[in-house]
Amino acid sequence: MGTEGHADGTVGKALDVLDLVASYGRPVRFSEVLESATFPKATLYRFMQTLTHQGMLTYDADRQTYSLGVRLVRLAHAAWAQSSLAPIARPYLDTLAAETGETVHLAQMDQGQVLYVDKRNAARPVEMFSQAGKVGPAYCTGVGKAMLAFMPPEAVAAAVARQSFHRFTDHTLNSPEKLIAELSAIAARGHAFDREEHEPGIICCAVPILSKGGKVLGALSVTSTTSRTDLNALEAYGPRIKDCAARIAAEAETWRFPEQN
Amino acid sequence: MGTEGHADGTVGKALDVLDLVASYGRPVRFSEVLESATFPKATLYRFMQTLTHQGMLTYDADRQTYSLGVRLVRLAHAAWAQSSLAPIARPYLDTLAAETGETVHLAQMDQGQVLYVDKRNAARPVEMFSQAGKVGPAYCTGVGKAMLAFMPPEAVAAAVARQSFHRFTDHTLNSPEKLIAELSAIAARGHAFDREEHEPGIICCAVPILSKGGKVLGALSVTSTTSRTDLNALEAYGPRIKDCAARIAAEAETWRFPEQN
DNA sequence: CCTTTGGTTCCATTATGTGAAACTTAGTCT
DNA sequence: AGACTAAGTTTCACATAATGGAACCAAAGG
Repeated sequence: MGTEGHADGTVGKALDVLDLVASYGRPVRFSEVLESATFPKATLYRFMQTLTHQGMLTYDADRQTYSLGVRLVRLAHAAWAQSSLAPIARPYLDTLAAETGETVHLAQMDQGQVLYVDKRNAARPVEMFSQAGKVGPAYCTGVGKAMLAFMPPEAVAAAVARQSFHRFTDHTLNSPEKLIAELSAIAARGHAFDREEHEPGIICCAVPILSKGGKVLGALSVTSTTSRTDLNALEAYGPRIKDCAARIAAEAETWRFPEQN
Repeated sequence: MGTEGHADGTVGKALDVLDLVASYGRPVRFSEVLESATFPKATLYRFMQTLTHQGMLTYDADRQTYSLGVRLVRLAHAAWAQSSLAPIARPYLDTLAAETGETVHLAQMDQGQVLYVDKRNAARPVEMFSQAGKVGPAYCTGVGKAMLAFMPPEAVAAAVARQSFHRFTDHTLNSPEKLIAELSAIAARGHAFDREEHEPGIICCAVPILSKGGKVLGALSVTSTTSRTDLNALEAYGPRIKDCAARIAAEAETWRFPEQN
């Protein structure tokens, strides 16, 4: 999660600072940020002043720490409601979770990473920001591979270049070559598996959500554990998941003016 | 929701553009944004390019529309997890909701508005971004008044100046004077009521969450309907809510390094 | 009282953002 | 077709706004 290169323009740099603060996962001192930032002191200081003034950061005067501001939460609410598939997909996730009795994920691709946008869990029903908004690696998750398999070559290349290929388990695809090979199999088959590639004992079957024009909008997955079921059983859900994905895509296609509240 | 004046610096302007896009609540055309923006065409265009490139906006080439980008969702996840009271308050909300059987809200103040950060609803358990992240008026909600009553005078003045004082119901406090009067009563009493001031039939009892230094961190409320209960019954929960608020504040005080996941 | 560490302000230099206007589509009407 | 219009994109001389080294200030700590 360290950050990367191409900061274009002043706003780009300012947003990098936001990411930086976010990466700590806790309130941070100015000097801490300074260490991991590439900006000189005065410049960083000014950015953080501005961001604080704008409500993108919060400054705790007592502790002298900065955290991400609440304005982000407000904007994210709007983002979730308007830009993502989530509002459309909601009822489909509900039924899919109910029918399968398994955990269901809705994800989108963000900068080469998988971003979980919504989730249904039969066991523990209530999950909020603590779940939605999470990111995960693309190369070793079902949803990640499902999306990659249907993306245009140059986008795949860009995404692959961003993967760490860290070997989480014995089954992790730990090289671009292995991943690419798997992607074509997925493209042919229409759905992807996670064969305990990210966490031992966790398996899933994932399907991309494709627009009419073939563009990848997101992905849908049903997750379970090896102790409860196996890949064959999950694959049996495949058609059901694909159906959901198709319906969501169809609705997204005609979508224009979401209800206000 | 229109936006206000003082945009400082380039990043401030860029963020205004974000707000602008957010305010539509749906994907927007470039020309639409142009109309309601104060920037000249070329400038706005460049901003939207940059923001899109940065993942703060998403551009749908087919429809030629912009929406808020997923990067916001990721940042908000971090914001929620690190900066707000939410992670700490979670278990307390759970028990409070279970004990009372009513809806429980956790809110913070953001630019003179109430921002709901978390929620528990006995009846309909699953609510995600669609609820958390919502904003509401401060002058006619229990949590809003509870926070205002304990804020320093100049902050109150600034917040009051931002209130619309729209008369939602017959009980709405529709002037600064009435509000100010109510605030001192609340400060003396230690908790605030919503007497159907925002929505008919909806009542609540709210309590501020105060740091050791007396700073307002947020507010906690128990909400119900006139058909099910009344203010006296809600007030009986008062001590219970205050206890929760105190515990949350105490934990927030010592809080430094939240667990990673 | 002197030193160190962390935070804030100055200000000459220059890079960056600015925006009117020109240009390039992509529709629409006759 | 061709002529018109509206929406989106690029250009470029200009001025504003960001830059960052260095000086400054305030608290801790010795």
